[in-house]
Amino acid sequence: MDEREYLAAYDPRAYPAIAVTVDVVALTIIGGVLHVLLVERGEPPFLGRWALPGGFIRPGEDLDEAAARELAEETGMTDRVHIEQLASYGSPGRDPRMRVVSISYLAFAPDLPDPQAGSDATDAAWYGVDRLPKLAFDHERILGHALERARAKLEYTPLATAFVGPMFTISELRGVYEAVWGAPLHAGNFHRKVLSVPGFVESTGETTESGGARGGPRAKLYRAGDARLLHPALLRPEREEEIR
Amino acid sequence: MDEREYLAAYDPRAYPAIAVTVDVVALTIIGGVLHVLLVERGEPPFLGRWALPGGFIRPGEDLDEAAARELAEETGMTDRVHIEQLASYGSPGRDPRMRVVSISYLAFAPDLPDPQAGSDATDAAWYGVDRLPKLAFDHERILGHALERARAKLEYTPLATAFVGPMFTISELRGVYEAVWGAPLHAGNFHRKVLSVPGFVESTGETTESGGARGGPRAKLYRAGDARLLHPALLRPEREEEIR
DNA sequence: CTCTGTTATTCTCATACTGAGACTATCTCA
DNA sequence: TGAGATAGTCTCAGTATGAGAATAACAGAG
Repeated sequence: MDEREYLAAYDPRAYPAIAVTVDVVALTIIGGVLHVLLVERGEPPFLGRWALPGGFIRPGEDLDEAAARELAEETGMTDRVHIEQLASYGSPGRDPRMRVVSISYLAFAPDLPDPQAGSDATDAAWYGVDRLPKLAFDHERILGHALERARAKLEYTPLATAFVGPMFTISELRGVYEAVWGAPLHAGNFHRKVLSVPGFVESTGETTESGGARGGPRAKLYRAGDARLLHPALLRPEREEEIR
Repeated sequence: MDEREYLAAYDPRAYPAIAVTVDVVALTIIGGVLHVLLVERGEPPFLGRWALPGGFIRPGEDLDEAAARELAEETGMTDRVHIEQLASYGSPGRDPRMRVVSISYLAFAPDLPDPQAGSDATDAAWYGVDRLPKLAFDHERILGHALERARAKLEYTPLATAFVGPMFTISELRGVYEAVWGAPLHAGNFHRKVLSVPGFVESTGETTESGGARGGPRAKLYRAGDARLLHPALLRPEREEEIR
């Protein structure tokens, strides 16, 4: 065993090949509902099954670059996309072909360009997170982790502004929180909170052209502020069940 | 390019081999100061330089298992060690030998078994986080991320209890926070807070055998409670600089 | 044994933050 | 023109936090 360790340290190529992939959990909001980008696999394994977009990293390519490339291949989006690393998954057997270590990424997009199927997918679509098909590999687990991370990040970072355009109303911002957290928020308290957190949003002095679709006065327009962290944080409503 | 993608999807072995390693940031508290476990490299590259303990994953071994194994090889610790995945690093060139993707892990240990040098290290030691030597690879960056994660985790999880024994006093717990955060805390307020957060600690009914080394009454002993999250969180003192 | 310095624990008090509810003005749509 | 919805403010009570202080128990020096 020591001999084996010794050899392995010098020449990891003595071990069976390992593939490294990135999988992207791309989130956007459509019609007030959180949606995730999925692709339909065009080849085995899991042919025809929906999966997170992703693929092998290329030589000379950083992990973040690979994730951005994979996302761009399916959506064409490169600008205005926030992307960050999530976690890695490497259980033996998670891919039946060979040992695959996958690094998951979380991406947030403000608008919703119609997705395009990439080279190894037959279709691509946005799915509401409450109406998901069965996913390939361990992608359901990855997606679950990604959603929890996204929900937590909204609490203490201004990430929600990445889901809306460069100018937005407080209500639009509240819509983001409600979509990601899946629960309605108190409009008045949310308004007070957003304006009281230093650097979260800053006023543009402008207002919307007209009132909301279903009535109401014109709303003031804001842009993202310069805060990197929200302090004090904007916490989710009580979630007793997750504490114990 | 499309042809290349196609081939790559079918046979990633067509690409140059990639090695996958785990690197462990093991933290403990010695004399009230946060320490990290480092090993002195016994082989190139970076021969003689200090580095985070780590190594290549083995066939059939899950990532978490690999991290636990690497930690155990250097410390002999297996019980009472909290270990969790942190982030992955895969920049081309971060290891001069070949393409290496490294998955970092964070580990917390309550006591401090004297470290043992593993097979590919000539020495191993606990270093105070304020007195670090120059590290190999991009391990300084990894360590920086790990420390920030550890500091953040203390805020909203009962992780601090992983640094102390099965029974502990509130002051010992405060010592953990002060060591990790690197700042003194208000004893009275800390005490009130710890007892008011549901499920953080629970009373054992016992007290210490004697007072503290420098005087003071016997302290009540507590054990970790059943909370997985601290609510409301125990926040760090203001850190204005990190917000913007 | 007594005195001094430390520490554990509890309190007070002022301030900040939060949830719930209400009120007013403005706008869309029927 | 009226009904319904929304933006933006306010009030009020309850909770949480920071700072400081008070009390009591204990170790160690003399």
